Amino acid sequence: MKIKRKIKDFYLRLFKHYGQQGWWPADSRLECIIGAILTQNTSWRNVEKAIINLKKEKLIDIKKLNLIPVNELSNIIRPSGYHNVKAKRLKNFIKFIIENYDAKIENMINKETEILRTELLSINGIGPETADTILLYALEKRAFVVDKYTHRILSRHGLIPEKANYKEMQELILDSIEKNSYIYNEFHALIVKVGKEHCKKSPKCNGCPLEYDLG
DNA sequence: GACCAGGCACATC
DNA sequence: GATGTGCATGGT
Repeated sequence: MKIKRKIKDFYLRLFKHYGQQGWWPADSRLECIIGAILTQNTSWRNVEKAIINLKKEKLIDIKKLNLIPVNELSNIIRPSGYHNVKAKRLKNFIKFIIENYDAKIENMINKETEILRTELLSINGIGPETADTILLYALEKRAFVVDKYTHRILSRHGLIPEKANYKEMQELILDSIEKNSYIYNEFHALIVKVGKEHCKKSPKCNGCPLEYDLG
């Protein structure tokens, strides 16, 4: 099977096996963006604890996040790990949205995706994956999110070189599936789902809904 | 106790 | 431009 056909087949298999994922798990665009930053190199379980803390303090709020001292914020998000750097990163985003979009995330929506992406990448602490996560899941733009699991699945199945970079993987997937934000949304979520079960550092491929046994 | 988790920036060569 | 390192908590 050709590479692109195989990738499309992965999506179909995953969807059939796991069903619709319905991401992102958040009550608002801001909560989604906060989650996107907090989950950098961190298990979602730990992120949830930090978000619960933020909700208790009623801090899912741009103005309040702007006012709270960074060391207090850091303490509240402690369970998410890297809390000192992540508190700064949250503050950096808040400063950006206040200065450029009148403190309203909705004001970003009408702008072109590529321009938004460049703007997001200019914020210290927002890299390619976090930028695409914000575009896709918070702003409902057409952007595909590549992560560690995407790399493992593609490289272990021999669909991309071991040292492929973010953009190479993203373009391969964009060329392989329908250009449709619903599919981008579901495919990434499904990759994380199967990744958590089967694509750890040492793969346990038994029962993996993708077709190959790599053991 | 070791290993790992839905990255990113920065230093150094 | 590639490669290495710090950042940190909590689950298995």
